[in-house]
Amino acid sequence: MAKKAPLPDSALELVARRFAVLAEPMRLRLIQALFDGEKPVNALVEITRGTQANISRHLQTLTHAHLLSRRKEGLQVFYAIADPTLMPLCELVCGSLEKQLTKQAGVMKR
Amino acid sequence: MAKKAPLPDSALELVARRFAVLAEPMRLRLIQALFDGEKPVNALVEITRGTQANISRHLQTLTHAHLLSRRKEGLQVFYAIADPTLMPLCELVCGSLEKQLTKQAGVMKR
DNA sequence: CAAGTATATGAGTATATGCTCATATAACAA
DNA sequence: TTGTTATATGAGCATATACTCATATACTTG
Repeated sequence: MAKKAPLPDSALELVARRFAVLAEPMRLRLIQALFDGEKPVNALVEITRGTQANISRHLQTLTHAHLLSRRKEGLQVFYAIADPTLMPLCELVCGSLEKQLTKQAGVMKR
Repeated sequence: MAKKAPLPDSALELVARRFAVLAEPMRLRLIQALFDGEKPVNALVEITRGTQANISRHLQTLTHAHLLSRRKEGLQVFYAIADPTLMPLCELVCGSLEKQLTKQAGVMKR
């Protein structure tokens, strides 16, 4: 059994870029809203209480990263989750953070 | 069955922060090197071909995020993976990216 | 104690990116 | 065509952070 070869720098940059796209609270809010199903921009603006311009930019970022899909219907544009790993990814991180916070809370007891 | 309540902003900021910590190629290199087992700083400097100062800062960032553990032994400081979700997290992202690239490659064929 | 080695950190710079405001584009309606 | 609505985008500003150089700290040895 050989050791696994390290990923080349170009691959690491792609991975880093993926993480960077997910590293904004507002984008996480959008993703979370879309876990609930496809929604038009105006609904997302309302749910996240962001400005239309800002939401539009974030949606573009997520779409370019192939995390969301985009569908035009008349005047509206509907976005939806396009990457099936988003949900497990978020759950993994949330689980890790919960465990950390639980452990830290334990320090205060006894 | 009620819909899941959205995470509060404070939680989303924690999640975003976690992703941000992982959004640097150099930090990913360090993590990858440590998947191989605990290592001292000088070994990590050599493996990643970074400067000592920069590596030290990145290790600090990862440790403060509770992703790495730190152990002093004489003059050396050994770092190791402390968060068991790191490996599956990276595998999830790599898998997603591979699938995306494969799909894009398919566009060129036929 | 002084000297040497491994690691950490203060200061400064450069770059990236999130945000806002204003405006542009696109699709539809009258 | 003109007007209206939904979304996208150009420009500019403010902030965060990755990097380097120099230096400080911590530990060991003589």
